[in-house]
Amino acid sequence: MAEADMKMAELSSRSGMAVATIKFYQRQNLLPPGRRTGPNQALYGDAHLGRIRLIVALTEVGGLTVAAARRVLEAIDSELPLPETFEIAQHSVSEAVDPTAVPADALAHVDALMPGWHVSDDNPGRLAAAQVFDTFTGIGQVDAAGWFRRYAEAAFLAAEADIDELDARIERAAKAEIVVVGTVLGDRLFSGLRRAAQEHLSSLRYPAPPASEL
Amino acid sequence: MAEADMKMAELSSRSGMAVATIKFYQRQNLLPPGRRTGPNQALYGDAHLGRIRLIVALTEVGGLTVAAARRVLEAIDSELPLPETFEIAQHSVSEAVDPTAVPADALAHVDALMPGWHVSDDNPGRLAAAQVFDTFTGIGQVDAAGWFRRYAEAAFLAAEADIDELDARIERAAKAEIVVVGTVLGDRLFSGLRRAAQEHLSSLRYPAPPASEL
DNA sequence: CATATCTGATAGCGTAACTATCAGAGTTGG
DNA sequence: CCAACTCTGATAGTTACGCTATCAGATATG
Repeated sequence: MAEADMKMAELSSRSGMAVATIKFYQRQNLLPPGRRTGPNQALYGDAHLGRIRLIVALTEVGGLTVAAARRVLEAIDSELPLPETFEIAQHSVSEAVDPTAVPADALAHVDALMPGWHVSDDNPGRLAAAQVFDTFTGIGQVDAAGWFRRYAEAAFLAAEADIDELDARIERAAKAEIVVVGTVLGDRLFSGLRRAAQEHLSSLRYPAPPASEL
Repeated sequence: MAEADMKMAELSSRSGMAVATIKFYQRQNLLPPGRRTGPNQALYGDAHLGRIRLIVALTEVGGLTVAAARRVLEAIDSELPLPETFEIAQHSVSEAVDPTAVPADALAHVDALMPGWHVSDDNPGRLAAAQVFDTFTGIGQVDAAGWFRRYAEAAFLAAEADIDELDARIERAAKAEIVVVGTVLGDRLFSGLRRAAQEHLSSLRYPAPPASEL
């Protein structure tokens, strides 16, 4: 396993990605070129293998587009301060919400859910939450203020966990990677766990052994 | 506003969607046809307008594909019991995880996060969470058990809020709609609020007035 | 009655993410 | 040494998706 040089065929079989796909990632600047040993020969190392796994995590598990993955990987590689890396990761996990398309009252309602929070006006999450609020009320689900508030509490807990995990890393590279991976995969982790909890709780309240109507 | 019959042009301008797009939704069976008044004339009502808004909520805000939106809308329209509607909504919010691609030990770790929860083996959320766990450890972030546990707690809180909101509705149609909308938009709401909380908490711990390195 | 608008049907477009093919150079087992 | 295999970058093609443009004919309107 350790420090194995390999050629493209082995990199492909070990990563599970097709040769053509790996070359595509190279063209897209997601993956650095191999170490050249001739005009048309190159060797790859464990770093390439790990990088491909990271790309797969971001794209297939995290649902990022290739373009978003490139931005995020560039942020990891860079020497940017962590807050900037955080911001890039945040902006990449879902396309930006047009700020002018979000009504002010929706923003006000969302801001009321975050008392004392220090959040900038153009935080993409704030805008996205306000968009959801607006959509929700526009569909006619008007009396869900409690639902929003409880989501804000859950989100605060998760964000605390994120930051604690960040504090546990020492090196910048490790911090940057956990920022990115945690931001991208955290959404999916939460949504999976929420669905499991939904099944658990709904089975408690709606036992339904035969075909019931509730 | 109330009970207005309208033709396609007005339906288009009031919903903000292009005529061709609305017709596309009709062809895709997301939207029922209008009330015919002649061989090539039809009228639409407020129900159509609301339906278009729901489609937009599911696709643009919730990120569902047209095919997934169709399944979800069919579930709302049907007289299926609520648990089935829940299941369809859950399966539609992100494509299924191949159960054979998730290692048993990742499933075991995830199950340990949900002690006493009554969750079926093929719950898509359980599989997705296990996939995230596997990806996370595969990338080398091995000591994040606390992070996962705290996410499970946050997810439980959110799911409780979901179920309470469900209980607050009386009619099946209202329950079905909140199940679907809550499942689809809940993910996005949480992720937005989490990003806002991340900014708040990271600004507390990493004040960084000049360009710092942490 | 001239112009505008409606209808369903069909075909086309733009983006994204691969995937297939190619020609030429390098590697390898007998 | 050589035939078979594999590597390289470059380019073109494919598939899926979500619209979008166009058309011909019927209907509505001032």
